Amino acid sequence: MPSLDHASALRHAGLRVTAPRLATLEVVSELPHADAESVAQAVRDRLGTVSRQAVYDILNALTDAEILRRVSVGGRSMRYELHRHDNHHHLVCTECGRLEDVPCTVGHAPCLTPAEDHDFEIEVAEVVFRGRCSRCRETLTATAP
Amino acid sequence: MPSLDHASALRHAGLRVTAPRLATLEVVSELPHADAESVAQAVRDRLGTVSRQAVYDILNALTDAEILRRVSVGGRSMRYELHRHDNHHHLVCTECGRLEDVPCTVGHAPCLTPAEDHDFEIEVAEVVFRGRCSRCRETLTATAP
DNA sequence: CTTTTTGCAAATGATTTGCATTAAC
DNA sequence: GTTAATGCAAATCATTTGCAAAAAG
Repeated sequence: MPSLDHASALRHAGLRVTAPRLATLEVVSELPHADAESVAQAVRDRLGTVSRQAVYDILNALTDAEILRRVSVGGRSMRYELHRHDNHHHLVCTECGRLEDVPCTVGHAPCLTPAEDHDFEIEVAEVVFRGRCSRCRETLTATAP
Repeated sequence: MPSLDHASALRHAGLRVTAPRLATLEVVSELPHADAESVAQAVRDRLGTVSRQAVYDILNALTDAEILRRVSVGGRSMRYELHRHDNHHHLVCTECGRLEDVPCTVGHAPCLTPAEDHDFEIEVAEVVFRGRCSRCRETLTATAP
């Protein structure tokens, strides 16, 4: 019963427990890296009518509460995933847009200490690796030899 | 005379040398990390009327030619900088949006070798450090002690 | 002169805003 | 009963598209 965990996460953050929020959390758990519109669709599949704006509001509220994490992979739309505090990064396929998680770079978060910090108080480091996934490499070599 | 260098960069890439393109290159040199609309404004300041679409087209063409680099720092709009082949990264202020360059993380590009590559053929690693710049830290402690 | 660039206008897609209604607490 | 969440409609912002006119080579 994942909804119980989700409900308590919401309550713990001082947020009200509503069906659209629980559904959003379930959807994001099951489809990590979905964009807002995909989340909205999947939420509607479960609950019937849920407005796009409600979903945006939910995603924002949950992101602010650090229940979700917004990840910007370069495309126009933001993607969402559960906020685990594991400082993982992302691998993005430059052809098909496939997005996968990678554990933090070299074990002990070296990405958190840049050579120069320009007097910034650094909170997080986000790393995006771009390349071509195996599937796209195969398709390309198969169709254009 | 920076326009001479820009002109040859364009020619070298097989692109025609036009006033809007030269102006765009000058603008991006002087205002690194500007977004498309800021570039368009600055180009218009130099040349008079230049359409927004022309600027988008120029930015795309120059990015494809690897004369410019598009950097996605998480906001809605893309930023542009001259494409130097130095694999540097970015520091973004979470409050004011200030954006600065940082030389590649720990010297020898460790960011190019993730712990797991999920069978991706990795081409680049982009690192975005988020935090608060000194200016914002000062303002905050001064106004909200 | 041929092809690439630019201007113009309008479309698209993601996200936000404002306000009335509804549901959680 | 209050206050926070949602629905609805319309706005905004970044970016793209399609086609005709202008300019570069």
